[in-house]
Amino acid sequence: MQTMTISGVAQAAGVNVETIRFYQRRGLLAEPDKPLGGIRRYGEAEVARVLFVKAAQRIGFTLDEIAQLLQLDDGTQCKEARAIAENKLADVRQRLQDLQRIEAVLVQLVDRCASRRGQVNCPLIAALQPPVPSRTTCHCEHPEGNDEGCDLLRVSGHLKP
Amino acid sequence: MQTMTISGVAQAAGVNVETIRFYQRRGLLAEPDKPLGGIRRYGEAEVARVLFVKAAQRIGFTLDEIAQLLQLDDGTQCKEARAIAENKLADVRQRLQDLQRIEAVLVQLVDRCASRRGQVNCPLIAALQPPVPSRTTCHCEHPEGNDEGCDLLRVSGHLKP
DNA sequence: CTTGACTCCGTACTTGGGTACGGAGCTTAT
DNA sequence: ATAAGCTCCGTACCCAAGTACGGAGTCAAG
Repeated sequence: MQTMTISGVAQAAGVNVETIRFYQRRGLLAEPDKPLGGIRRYGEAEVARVLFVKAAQRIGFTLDEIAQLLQLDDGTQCKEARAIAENKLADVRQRLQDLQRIEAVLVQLVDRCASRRGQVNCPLIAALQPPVPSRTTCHCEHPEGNDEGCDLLRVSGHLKP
Repeated sequence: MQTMTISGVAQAAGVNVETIRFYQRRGLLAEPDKPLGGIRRYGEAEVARVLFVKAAQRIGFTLDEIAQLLQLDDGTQCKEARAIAENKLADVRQRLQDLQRIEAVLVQLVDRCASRRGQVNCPLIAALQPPVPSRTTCHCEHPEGNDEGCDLLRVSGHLKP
């Protein structure tokens, strides 16, 4: 079961050997105990764990947060686990919302950019204007007259402290 | 129109003065030219721009990427702009997918964690097992018999080079 | 016309997330 | 039994994104 060496894990997970060791220091990955004075062996579980870390990272979790997530596994009580998970969930949903708004704006941008003619500016320009005091600044002209666009700037202000 | 000093902008945008100056150095924010030997003045546009940067950052864009986004505004040709936007859009959609998967898993986790009885493990444990060779490892037992869960690890492997 | 608060600007430090390096110890192939 | 090519471990270095610092200039109030 525990057949790989550290470089096997690294390769399988697409990361540097040093990264594995770094994660071990950070407590994200256990060091399998080594046959006294010998060389540690690893299994698929380690690979999966590294992949998990990288995936979570790409989404914007920090290593500390990921460590928390991973502790849901490592012996934390279920109640506690649930609390952490609920926090993360709120977090994730916040990010989702923001991302969706960005997505919408980008879609508009691409669309409009493709089909516009004789218009003053790219929609993003408008999106970058000041938060519209009496709408003098938004140059987005929606063909269908709808007016909910230009909200790239309206992503939630919830900055982490 | 350009009424604030730098600290006004900082305060309005909820960041440090130094951050403003840092952004100026990085080209994310123009320095308004100063009345020879005097003090620069700023308007709402700058505040908006900073807020935009912070928002984009929270979502996982780097400052370099944000600079690109902002160049959609600053005189880049529309074609080019569109290309950038399309890239970002793909990017954003990737992130969205991953996030949605995470969300689903967390929801399950919270749900299950609340309602389970006599079960072996928290669902996350299962999610952390090796990529399921002949499903010996997934202990998620879905009451309704559906079996799509446990995919926290299946977030797309697309690691940025 | 000086004092206090602020700006400007350069340089240095910090933190997070790694990478690289180097000496010593295994292991395996020859 | 020795050389190649690992591992192990510590320490040092790197980059991104700030934050802090300090001297000099500016400006408004008293």
